[in-house]
Amino acid sequence: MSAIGQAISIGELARRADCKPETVRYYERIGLLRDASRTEGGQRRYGEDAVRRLTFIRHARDFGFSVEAVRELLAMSDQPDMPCHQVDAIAKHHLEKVESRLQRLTVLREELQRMVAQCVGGKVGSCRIIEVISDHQLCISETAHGAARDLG
Amino acid sequence: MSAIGQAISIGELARRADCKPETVRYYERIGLLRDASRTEGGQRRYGEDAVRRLTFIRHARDFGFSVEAVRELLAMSDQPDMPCHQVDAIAKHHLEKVESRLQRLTVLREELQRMVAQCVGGKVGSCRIIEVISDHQLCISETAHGAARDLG
DNA sequence: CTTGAAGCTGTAGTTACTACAGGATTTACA
DNA sequence: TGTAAATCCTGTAGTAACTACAGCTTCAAG
Repeated sequence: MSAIGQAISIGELARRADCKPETVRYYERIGLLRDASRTEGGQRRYGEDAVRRLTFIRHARDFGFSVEAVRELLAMSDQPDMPCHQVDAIAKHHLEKVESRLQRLTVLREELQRMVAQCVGGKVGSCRIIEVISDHQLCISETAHGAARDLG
Repeated sequence: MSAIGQAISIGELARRADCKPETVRYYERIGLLRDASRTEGGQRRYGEDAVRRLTFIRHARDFGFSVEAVRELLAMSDQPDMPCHQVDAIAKHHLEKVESRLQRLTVLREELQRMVAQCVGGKVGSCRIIEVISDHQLCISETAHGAARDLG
């Protein structure tokens, strides 16, 4: 609660949350982090609360939450008396996306494994890899479609 | 082989390869598709070869190959007499990326499942989801780190 | 021959950062 | 106290792979 100890520079903050100063400034610009207090010379100084907040952001991003989702999560965690079904809903929605992504990636892996296995090192003209990409009919499953996209 | 029948409009081409006209123009701009022939009025007209090429591109993208990888694959498939170990190398490299991505996504899914299971619908203040995101120590595995990033 | 759909170019927006350039400040050490 | 290296500042532009206009032209059907 005390306001002393705003002694952390942007570089140190970034190091502690495993990101770069540019990223910190970016988060400030888009409003995920509050404007930091400044030294007389104009450099940012932070406290432990900023470390926690930034760490939260970075972890949420690691989990694959979009910045907008993180913004919602932050807004909610700033109000601890709120019922948490919204948090739950965001996590569930995210889980669903992860699951479908997993499913499609699994098919993709099989397809690639098959491609690589069938390529016996001849000429491109008879290359199974090119062939499979050219003609999706040769795929194991239609599910492979869109495997690596929409990763919001 | 014949050059007759350049009767496909950009909209039709896009529809046939399951993308949008904007995407076709984009691929032309970045050189994945050759410049199309034009009507007197300046509209693009395509033949079946363009359908095949665009379909190839879209499938390769679906498989998660980057545009630059697609460019290489196209260059190779344009030279059928080339030995195909380069194609093989690209596919293998891609397979490796897909596999590590899968591994990390699997961990992420477990983490999210655990989060959702532990959220019993109380107040945000005691929400396990927020807690887990805040404190990565609570994670099952360190591997969860970076789960949804670097999907080039 | 008109009308509505589709096409054209060029530019700007998207996401989540990252990378400068060109200068100011801080800090460590002599 | 002086100075030099490290760090910081702002602002802008770049990245990937499209997507979305605005404002205008062309095409195709009836």
